[in-house]
Amino acid sequence: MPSDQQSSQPLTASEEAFVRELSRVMLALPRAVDADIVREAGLPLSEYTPLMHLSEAPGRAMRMSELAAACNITLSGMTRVVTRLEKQGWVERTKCAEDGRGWNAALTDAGLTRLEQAWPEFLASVRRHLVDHFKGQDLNQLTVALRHVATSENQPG
Amino acid sequence: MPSDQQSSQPLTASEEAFVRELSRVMLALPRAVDADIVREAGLPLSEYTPLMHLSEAPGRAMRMSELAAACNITLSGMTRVVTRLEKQGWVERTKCAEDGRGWNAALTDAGLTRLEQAWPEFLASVRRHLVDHFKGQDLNQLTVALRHVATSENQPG
DNA sequence: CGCATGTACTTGCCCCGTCAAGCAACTACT
DNA sequence: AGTAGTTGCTTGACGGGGCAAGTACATGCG
Repeated sequence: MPSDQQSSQPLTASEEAFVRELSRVMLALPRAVDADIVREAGLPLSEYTPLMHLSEAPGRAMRMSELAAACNITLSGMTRVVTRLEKQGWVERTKCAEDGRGWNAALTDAGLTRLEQAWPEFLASVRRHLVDHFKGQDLNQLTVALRHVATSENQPG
Repeated sequence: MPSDQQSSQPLTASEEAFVRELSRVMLALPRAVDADIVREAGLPLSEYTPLMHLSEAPGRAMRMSELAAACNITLSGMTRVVTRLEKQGWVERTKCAEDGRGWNAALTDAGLTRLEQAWPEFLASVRRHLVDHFKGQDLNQLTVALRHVATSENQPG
C-alpha cells in the first residue's frame, strides 16, 4: 500500500458525493426519526435506544458501561439518560452483586410496556426514512463495511 | 405495494443489522473525524464545514440561510457558528445588497488559509475512517439511496 | 496487611444546536 | 401610502452530551 501519498489525494467525484450525502444523512436521519417517535409515542430516541437494549439483555438488565457502549455514548452521558429513565419509572438502578462499584440498569415492567408502545412507530419511522430506500441493495455487504467503519474509529490516527 | 401492513412487520435480520450498524456509525464517525481535525488542525467539524461551503461558493460568500441549509443545521445554529467564525476572523458578515434583511457570510483570506491548513487532515481522516472501507462498493448507487433518505426526511410521517 | 494503582460510576463545567420569541425589512392588498 | 402578513436573521432559555475531576470500590505488590 502506497500509504501517505494516497491519503492526501483529493477524493474522486463519487467519493466526494458519497461523503457529502452521508454527512447530510448522519445529521438529518436521527433528527427525523427522533421527531417521529417523540410526536407519535412521546419517547425520544435517546431514551428509546437504551430501553431497547435493556429489553434484549439477559434479565433485562445491563451494567451502566455496557449500556453506554451499546448506545454509543459515553458513560457519563448514560448516567444522565438513566437518571431520566429512572425518574419516569422505566428503569431501576440495582447494585451489582459481583462488583461493589458497579450498577445495573434494569428495565421495569412499566419500561417494557412503554417500549412496546413506542416500538411500532419506531419501526415504521426507520422503514420509511431509511430501509425503504435501500431496496435493491446488498445490505449485508453494506453492513460489513459499516462495521469496519465503526471499529476503525476507536484508534484515532 | 401493500402499504401499511408492511410497515409494521419487524425488520429482517439483515435490515436490523444494517440499521444498528448505521446508527453506530452515525454517532461515532462524526466524533472521530471531529477529534482528528481538532487534534491535528485545531478546527472542529462544526467550523470546518461552513468554511468549506463558503470556499466553494461564488464570491466566497453565502446567505446565512443558504449556508445553514448546506451544513444541515438550523438558521439559528448557523448564527452562532458564524459568530464564532467572525470572532476568529475567518468570516465577515456583509449586508446583502438585494435584500435589506439578509446577510452574507463571506470567507476572509485568513479563513481560506485556515481552511487550506485543515484540509489535508480532514481529507486523510475521512479516507481513513470512511472511504477506505467502501473500496469494492458501488458508491454511486449508494449515494443515490442516501440522497433519497436525505430528501424524504423533510416530510415527516 | 497497607499502600499504590486501576476501574465504575457520578458530577461540574462547558460547547453545541434546537425551539420560540423578537426585530427589522420586504411584499401584497386596499 | 398604510397596514397586514411574511421572511431573514438574532437572541434567550433550554436540553443533550462530552471531557475532566472526584468518589467509592477493587486489585496487585511490597
